[in-house]
Amino acid sequence: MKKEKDSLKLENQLCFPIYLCSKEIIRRYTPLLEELDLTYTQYIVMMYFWERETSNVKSIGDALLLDSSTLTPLLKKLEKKGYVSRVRSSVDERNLEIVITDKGKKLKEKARSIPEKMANCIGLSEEDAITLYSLMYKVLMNVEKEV
Amino acid sequence: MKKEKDSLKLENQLCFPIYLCSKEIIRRYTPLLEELDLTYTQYIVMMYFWERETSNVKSIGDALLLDSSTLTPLLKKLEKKGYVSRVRSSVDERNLEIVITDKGKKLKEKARSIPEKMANCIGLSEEDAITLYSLMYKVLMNVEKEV
DNA sequence: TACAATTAGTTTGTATGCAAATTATTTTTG
DNA sequence: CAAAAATAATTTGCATACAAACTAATTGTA
Repeated sequence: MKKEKDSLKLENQLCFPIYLCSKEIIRRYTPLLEELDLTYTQYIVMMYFWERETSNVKSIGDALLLDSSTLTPLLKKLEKKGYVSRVRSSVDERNLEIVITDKGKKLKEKARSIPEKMANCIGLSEEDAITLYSLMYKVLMNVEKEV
Repeated sequence: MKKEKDSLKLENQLCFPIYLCSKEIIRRYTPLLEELDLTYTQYIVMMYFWERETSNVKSIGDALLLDSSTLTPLLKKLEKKGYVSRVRSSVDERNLEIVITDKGKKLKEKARSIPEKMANCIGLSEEDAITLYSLMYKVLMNVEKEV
């Protein structure tokens, strides 16, 4: 009478529901972000710039764990929308200086209502949310280790 | 002296670390899955088929929360690798019968070591893992609600 | 039973995502 | 100081993801 559980069963996976949550949450973000003419990834880049005026591709990638090859076209799109400007740095020509525009800064006001709406959508108690937050960063810390 | 925290700050986001975890975990899966000639999404589709012989595009999509337009090309790739077969159902010609092949079944043995390796990578205690698992499904339940 | 509505898959278009190769610039070093 | 190494960004190639439009088959119904 073996009761050994199958570690390859979908319902025994931990990563699978994390993957699902990420996807489904982003799916719920999408209609809210449409009003700002942003995708989810563009949104977190803008959040990054709502906290600092200027940056470059490398720094953004380090902060958001995005590859430069993802960021290059994304930043071009944000530039086309008028939310950031992209200028080659004169100090070090390898760097691209990305600067948030006034239009980009103003966008923050339009985003004000989003966090609460998403919190409702996710529907966790304050306590659960704190636990989850802490576990996520614990996992991140471990996963990023020993690469 | 306001101390109101900015709900649009990146560090106050709950979805952002979930998004990061999902991405980074999949990144750590990638080299392990390379030996099976699978991507992460292909891997969960194969896990699905390690639990049942036959299915169709719609059912897979419902179980894995994947759009049929994602699955169509993915299943063609799995067919090309010889892991599944795709045959139009004779009972209802709208359905595509996807059946796992012997080669696909055998693949499970090669996958045996993956869950433990990933568990080490994620590095949570048994207790934390259970908590996280439960929170993920709680979120999923809520996010899928009232769509 | 015609025909409208529904259902299952596919195709198309847009946007990530990342690895690997490439280009340009700067820094390090023999 | 010239060649090598390192760094930053871009380009290319491949694989998701999903919405919307489309095709084909089946079901519901007036």
